[in-house]
Amino acid sequence: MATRDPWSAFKNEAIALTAEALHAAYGITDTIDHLIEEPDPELADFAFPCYAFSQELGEPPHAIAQALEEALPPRDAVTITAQGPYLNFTIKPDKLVATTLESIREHGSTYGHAKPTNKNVLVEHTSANPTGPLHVGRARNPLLADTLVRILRAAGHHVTAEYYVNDMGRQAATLVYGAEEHQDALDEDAMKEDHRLVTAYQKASQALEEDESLEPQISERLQAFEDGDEEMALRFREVVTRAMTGIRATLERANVHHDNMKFESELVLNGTVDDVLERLKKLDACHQEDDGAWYLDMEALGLDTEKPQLFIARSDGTTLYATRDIAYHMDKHQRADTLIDVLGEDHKLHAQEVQTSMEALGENGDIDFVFYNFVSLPEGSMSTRAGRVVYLDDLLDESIERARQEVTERRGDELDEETIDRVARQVGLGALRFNIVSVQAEKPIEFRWENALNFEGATAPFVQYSHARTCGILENAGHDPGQTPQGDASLLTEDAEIQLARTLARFPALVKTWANQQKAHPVTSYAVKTASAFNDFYRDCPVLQADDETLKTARLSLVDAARATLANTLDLIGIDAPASM
RNA sequence: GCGCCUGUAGCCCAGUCCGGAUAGGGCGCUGGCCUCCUAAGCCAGUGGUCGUGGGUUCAAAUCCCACCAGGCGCGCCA
Repeated sequence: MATRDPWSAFKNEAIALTAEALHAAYGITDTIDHLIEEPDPELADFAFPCYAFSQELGEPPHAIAQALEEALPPRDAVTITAQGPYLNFTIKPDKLVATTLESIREHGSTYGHAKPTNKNVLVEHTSANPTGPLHVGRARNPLLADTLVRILRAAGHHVTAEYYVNDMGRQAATLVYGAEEHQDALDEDAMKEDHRLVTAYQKASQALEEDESLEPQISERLQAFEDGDEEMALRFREVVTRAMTGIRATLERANVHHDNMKFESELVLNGTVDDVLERLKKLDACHQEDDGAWYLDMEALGLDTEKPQLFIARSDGTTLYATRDIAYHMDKHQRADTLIDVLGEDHKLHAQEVQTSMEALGENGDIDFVFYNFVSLPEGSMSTRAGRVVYLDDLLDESIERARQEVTERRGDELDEETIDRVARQVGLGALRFNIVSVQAEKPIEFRWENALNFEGATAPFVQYSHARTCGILENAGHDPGQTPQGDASLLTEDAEIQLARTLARFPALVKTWANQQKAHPVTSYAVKTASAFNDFYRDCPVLQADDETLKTARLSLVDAARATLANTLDLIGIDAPASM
């Protein structure tokens, strides 16, 4: 049984050797795991900087490094050398290549995936109000989160991706009011329900803003719904479901999947929210206004805030987002070990309030948040009302269209219509997803078509193209992917071959790191590095025209390993790995 | 005003959590590479006061403080 994680196996060896040397040379038994670095591959694979013990031992770091080197007898798997103040470990190329190829050969499409952990993770993401189509400002949420979900699954966790459907707040009521009373404003030309409804929603919002006497249209609907009026519940459900059908279709196009749709109203109608509300009211920090509205004193609960009053019930008795969200998170805690919420940074305060309130109730307030900044347009932040908005549907259309032009230009005379269509979809969506996830969540993104739909340089098409090259070589050699004969790894001694194997070897360890950090963006950097390493190999090492058959077979093994790793990496980003493009 | 986030070459972005060996890519620009496994590729060159100023440290893009600039939040909205 080959290791699933070649890199960690070698790293553990470097850690053990360093500990052994410290003990042998100085009698030090400290844990030094966290001190082991992974420097520039030109220098070494692992390094132990000796500054840390310099003062304690009264010796200069380079002398310590020297002493540590001398304390260790030569090893089979790694070369150990003192270089200045560092004790460096370099995996012997033959071991590195052989171990890595064996691991990938054995695990194939699950290379990079860890053993199941039995940990249940619930990732709530997107959860956009069903008042209209997803726009690009918010599209960062599903794209980022779907990659995070894929990474967490690869790390062995059992993950549920959930969409929390706001079907009963003020905005939902406004949507229902719009759909029922402003039917003339429905966009009858629109192809999808979310696009049809949004115009009526906008009209309704505008009408409510201009005419205060319309307010009962909203409050009566909300009250009836919360009071358990079944006819009203059906009216809400019908409209919200229509909008959600459109939103879900968009997400599916973007290759984003939710395992569960949780309707907010469910927890209200089955009494859960009421129970929570009653418990909150019993808190010492809970007070009632003269008109009947209830609020929590957040300062009294220990939150240092400029907004001490967190309202949990309106004067008419209906509940608020915060109240329902507290109930929802309690519900989620019963269903999973770890909760992750992917939210826009505008929800930061709300998140704190929910956690503080849950803890005030003596409930588990552990929630991991991934906050992302917004995608804005050069002319400002997106606003549906101001018409300053790019819908995700339009962005998807445009990206596929531009990709189609690109494929046609490059290979129009070689490929048939069907293939061009396939590649356009793979490349268009790939470029888009890759571009959005490649940036750290907390950084703002200014949306520009030319960046989002770039097909050259550090982009998805670059990675996809490298993958297609691997497939092309295998096909020309007459092998199906994953079916190359085992080659003699010891023949792979060129720099480009070793560097490629080294890059492939890191993948499983990196997946674990990304999952632990709950970060999605580093996977794109890795994808580019891996593709580059393959391209260097492609440039320097002919495969089909290799000097002899045994070398050719060995190289084919490496090509197949690169193929599998590139495909698995792209899969984490939710991008297709085309066999040709 | 208070709180949180961001500030790395003309442009976009890694690296920052856990301080260490010359700050990495990409785009752009200049020049070169298709009788050779897909040129969405490759090679060479160009370009950086890591927002500013202090501090901690043997060592700071990374930690601390102040300031500047941009974003977000401070609803009986979600």
